[in-house]
Amino acid sequence: MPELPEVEVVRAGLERHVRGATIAAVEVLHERPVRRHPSGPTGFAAALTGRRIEGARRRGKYLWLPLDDGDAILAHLGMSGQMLVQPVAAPAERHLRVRFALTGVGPEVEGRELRFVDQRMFGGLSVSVGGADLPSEIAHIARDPLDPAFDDAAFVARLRTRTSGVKRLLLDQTLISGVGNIYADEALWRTRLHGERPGNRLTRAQAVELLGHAREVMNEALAQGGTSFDALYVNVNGESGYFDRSLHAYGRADEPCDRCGTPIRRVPFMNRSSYYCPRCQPAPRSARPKA
DNA sequence: ATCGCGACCTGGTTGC
DNA sequence: TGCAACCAGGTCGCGA
Repeated sequence: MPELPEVEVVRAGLERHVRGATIAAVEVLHERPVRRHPSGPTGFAAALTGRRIEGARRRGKYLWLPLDDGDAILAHLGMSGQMLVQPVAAPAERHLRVRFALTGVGPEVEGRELRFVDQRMFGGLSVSVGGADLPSEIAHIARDPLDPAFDDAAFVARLRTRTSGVKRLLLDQTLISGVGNIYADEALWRTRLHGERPGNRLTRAQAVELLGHAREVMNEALAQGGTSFDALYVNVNGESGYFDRSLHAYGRADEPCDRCGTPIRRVPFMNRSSYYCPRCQPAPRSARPKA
């Protein structure tokens, strides 16, 4: 599943391969991915045909392509979305949803098209009116920790006013964007914090350390993922290569903790799972079953 | 303002 | 063997 580092790799690939290209035609093969676009597939295609793509930007896991008229294509990859730059003649992918015919000069564009492929269709595309600089649809989303303008002190202060468990807060896009289930668990493991510890029970030092670890984990993943996808075939295939090697908690139920050897525990969390070391990351009193 | 939960999706895997 | 249940999980919208 694409997390922030993978989305950044996709953004960089799009910047390189479709910047400057003009959209000659749009074909929507499944209407669900454009469900957020008010005028549907027809309006989506009409709004984009003839527009030139000026670049590729990102906030958290959202991507957008600024256009020459001040609008933007806003995209989210969801859990299984891919943006592919493919030869026009390449056979359609099994889950091809939207196809953008491109025209332009240079080998990056010639004979190629942009494809949105998404198996589970949690992802989506829409046209953001006037959204070239920052789509209004995502203006409420906080900056992500890899953004140079991310305000560390403000994040720490807000985190420490909240009563929710700190894992839930890490996933709150209005506080910090780009952190998903995997990196939340990894950042908590590194900080030796249990995800159910309330935000307002963290010391300032703990909150600062947690943010630092979240940033660190994502930077490490970006460093590894960035080398393996440097191809014309802009790809995120669900496997960043980082997952298998460097995870200490996520997906490691019953395996020994890399620090203390205690089996990693898996518990249900918001219709998914949390993984943590019960010894390094003891549950707060409030989360322990009453005797 | 904040909190917490269910719905949305598909396909691979697990369990009976 | 067949089929149902489960699992992955980011975001949105809802009621409290």
